[in-house]
Amino acid sequence: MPKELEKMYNPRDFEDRIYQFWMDGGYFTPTIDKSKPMFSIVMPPPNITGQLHMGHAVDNTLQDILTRWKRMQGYCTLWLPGTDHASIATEAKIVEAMRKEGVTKEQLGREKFLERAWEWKRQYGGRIVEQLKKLGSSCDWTRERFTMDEGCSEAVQTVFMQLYEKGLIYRGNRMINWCPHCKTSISDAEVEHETQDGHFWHLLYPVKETGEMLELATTRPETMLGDTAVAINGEDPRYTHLHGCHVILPLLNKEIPIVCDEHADMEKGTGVVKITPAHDPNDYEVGLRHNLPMVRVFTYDGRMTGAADKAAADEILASGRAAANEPEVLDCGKYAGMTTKEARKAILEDLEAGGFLKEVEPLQHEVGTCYRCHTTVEPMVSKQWFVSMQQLAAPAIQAVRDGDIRFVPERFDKMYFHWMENIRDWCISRQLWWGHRIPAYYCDDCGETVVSREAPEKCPRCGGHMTQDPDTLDTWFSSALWPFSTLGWPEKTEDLAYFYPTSVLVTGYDIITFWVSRMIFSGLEYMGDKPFSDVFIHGLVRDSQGRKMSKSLGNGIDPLKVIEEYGADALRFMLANGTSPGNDMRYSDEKVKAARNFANKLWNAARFILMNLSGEVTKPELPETLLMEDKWVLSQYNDLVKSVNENLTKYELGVAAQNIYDFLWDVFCDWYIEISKARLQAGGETSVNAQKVLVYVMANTLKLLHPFMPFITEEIWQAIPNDCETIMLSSFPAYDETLNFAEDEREFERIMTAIKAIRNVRAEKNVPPSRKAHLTIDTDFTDTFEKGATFFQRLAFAVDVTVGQGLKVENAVLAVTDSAKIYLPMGDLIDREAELKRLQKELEACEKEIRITEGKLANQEFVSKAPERVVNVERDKLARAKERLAKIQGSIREL
RNA sequence: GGGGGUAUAGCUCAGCUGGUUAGAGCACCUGCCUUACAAGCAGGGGGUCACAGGUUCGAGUCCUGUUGUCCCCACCA
Repeated sequence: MPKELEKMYNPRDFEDRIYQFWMDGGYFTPTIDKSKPMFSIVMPPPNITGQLHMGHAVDNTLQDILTRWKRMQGYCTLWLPGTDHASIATEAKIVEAMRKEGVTKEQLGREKFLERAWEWKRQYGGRIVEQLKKLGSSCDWTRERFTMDEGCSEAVQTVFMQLYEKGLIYRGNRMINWCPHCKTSISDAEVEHETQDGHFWHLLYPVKETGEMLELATTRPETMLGDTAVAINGEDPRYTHLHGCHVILPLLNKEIPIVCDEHADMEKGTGVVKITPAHDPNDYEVGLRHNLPMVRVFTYDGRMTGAADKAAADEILASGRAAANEPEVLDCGKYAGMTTKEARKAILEDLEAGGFLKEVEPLQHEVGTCYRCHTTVEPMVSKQWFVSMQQLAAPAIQAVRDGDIRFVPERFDKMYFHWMENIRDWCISRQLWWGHRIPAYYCDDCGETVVSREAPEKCPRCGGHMTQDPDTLDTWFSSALWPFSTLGWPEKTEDLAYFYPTSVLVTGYDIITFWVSRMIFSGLEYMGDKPFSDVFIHGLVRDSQGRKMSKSLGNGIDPLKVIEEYGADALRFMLANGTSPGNDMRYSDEKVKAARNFANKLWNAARFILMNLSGEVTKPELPETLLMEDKWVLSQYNDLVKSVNENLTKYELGVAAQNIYDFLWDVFCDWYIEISKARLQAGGETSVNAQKVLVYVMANTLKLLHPFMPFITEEIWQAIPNDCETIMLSSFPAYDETLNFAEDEREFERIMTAIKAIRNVRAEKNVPPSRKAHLTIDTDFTDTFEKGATFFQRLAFAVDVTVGQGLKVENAVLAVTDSAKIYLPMGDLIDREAELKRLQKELEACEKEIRITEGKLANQEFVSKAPERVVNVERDKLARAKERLAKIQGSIREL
């Protein structure tokens, strides 16, 4: 490590080197120590298909801040990283790549396809991991996991079998969401609703018994071939004469019943609804209630069913192996093979020709789409595996209600409760190959189901051959186990015993339903304990115009490019500073630049200190004698420590970052460093003492900043006198009562106020800094001002300073504070009229303040009801204002 | 249809449990290359804290309503 800092702050010079230094030191890997408090985080695993985007950058920055902070506080700290196999996304990528080569999945076969997928994982799966390192993430890479590695797969199998044995996993025909593009079922959580322009087609179905035409409306006329009933509300007076009647389904000339069902809303439209049990979730329920046949008319790749589809289904139905609710399949005849879109057109034309189409009405409606490919999902009755949710949800709701698990910010528990309380059974089977294969086997002969880790040799019932279910599990099924599968479950490992439950989960609000809720019920069910105590939710990073960053818009900002240009520290600081939990933020180059400038400021402050060290300071340590300004800066620093710790505890990372920024820039650099210059130049003991304070405050503030900006703080730490091989393992500052110097702070602030007043007057008169003045300070605080006299030379452009009580200088510009009157004799600049005007203005401002304050204090209710502290502040303010008023009045008289 | 966020300076946002004259960065204006930093220093202008009520000694902050905006959830044919 270099002992000297380069002239320019250039993060590219050292960020990679420092990361390597940490890796070589093994600092990210905790040693389990039961005597220490524990802190653990499992990283939300990024998809192996992913490239680092801003979402990962915030998520991991926040986790790293918490991790580094706790580690420095002496916790045994684990941040466990890993990646997710992302079945749909990955499979889609590979299928797409194969399409370009002209190969389909089916042609390649399952085994070869999986080989290819694993090869793909080997090649690209590590990419995002490397990118996370660029960000400075202090994860324990020795514990890195993958959702499809051996251990995680073992956990998945175990859970599946346990739930099956408990009867909480079942297989059956249910209404599910089908994505015709991804060609798989998806869960309710994976459906996104989009508003689309559509139409309302008013159809006429003739009633068999009365010959009248019954009007009903639909947004999906192509489903009419699958209609098996028409529903009216039993209470509807318009249709009482139709109870028990039938309609003739147009085009098919098929007789279907009119049923009475609450689903038909009298208030809406004509109060008549067509019922397609196989292709609409509502109609499915109606179908069950009225025992209606289910007729499927769509294939799984989004076309109308034909003769072959019907034959295949009939065979299953005839075999006696069909499960309950097995739908029939219609041969759609002339429509067979058409896409649903083509079929809609053809069917509407035929309906119109037959006089069955009454009118067409434009309509905006919500359409469910696949969250991966945004294809409109097709509700279908299909045989799938489900997790029965009712029983699992109850304790998961309770844990949050009891405060055992806490959302930060709290408001997100509403979202969680709403989801959990209205949860439906979770469809977990996917018609994909890349993922955990379902450990279920079916007998080819008798249809017997066996769930087992090992493939059974033959059917336990009839001895027939058994075939494994071709489907895989929902990606989120394995993600749900992440907090404990990564720690070794189902084995009873030391890691699991020590690090579970984890301390906090850091994630965006967009996956609370997908992931957070499922980890909670999974943890409670399999571990018997919550997976984490706190859920720290952050917002999304939007572009500078507030739009969501997306591939299709092309407005995504590549964090790696930002790191390359400004450094990881700048990016991290930008992401943490000035943000509040759960709220979205906008990315802007200006903000990164501001953060980079801050880093540069710090860099230069460090360089300044280094170039002024005379060799006596070997570690951060305070001198025995502290001057007023030393106590002032230490007091301010101590307040900072308190605030940073408090805010980190509350997950107010943005406030903590802002506080450090303000202290370093405004307090340390702008005042303390400036003031120390005289002492440093003077040399001797006072210089060494100043060096000690500079090093002490710098070293400790670096520690406070380290979780936010790990690289620059380490680089500087290595260069200045320090007491630990890495800042990462140094101890995080804690509030120190002995550094509380309230009286000295007040004293020094008198000087600051005076300096500001002088600068003000000079700026107003446009006096260049090169023009120095002899200052005369009339004050009752002669001690204070004598101690601080030298400060005025550098900070207030004084040649020399005379301090005394009742001093007076003719022909001078005046700067007035509540504790001093300062004369700046600069003959030619004195314009009596202008001076008078300026002082008059100050007088008025001062009088106004006195009026307001006196008004407050005259209010009996205020004095009696407000806390004493608040009243005292007002009294103090009034006293100071009066002092200042007197001085201004005196000055005006002198003129 | 249900629920939630948010509204503060020209722009982007802080302002935690109510308590000085509402802050920061950027932008703008003025003056400075003051030997750490022009990625800097000093100073300045700019806000009826969306609107209307209410609670309180005191409201940007709490309550109610209105409006704008963003999001989540939902089976409306």
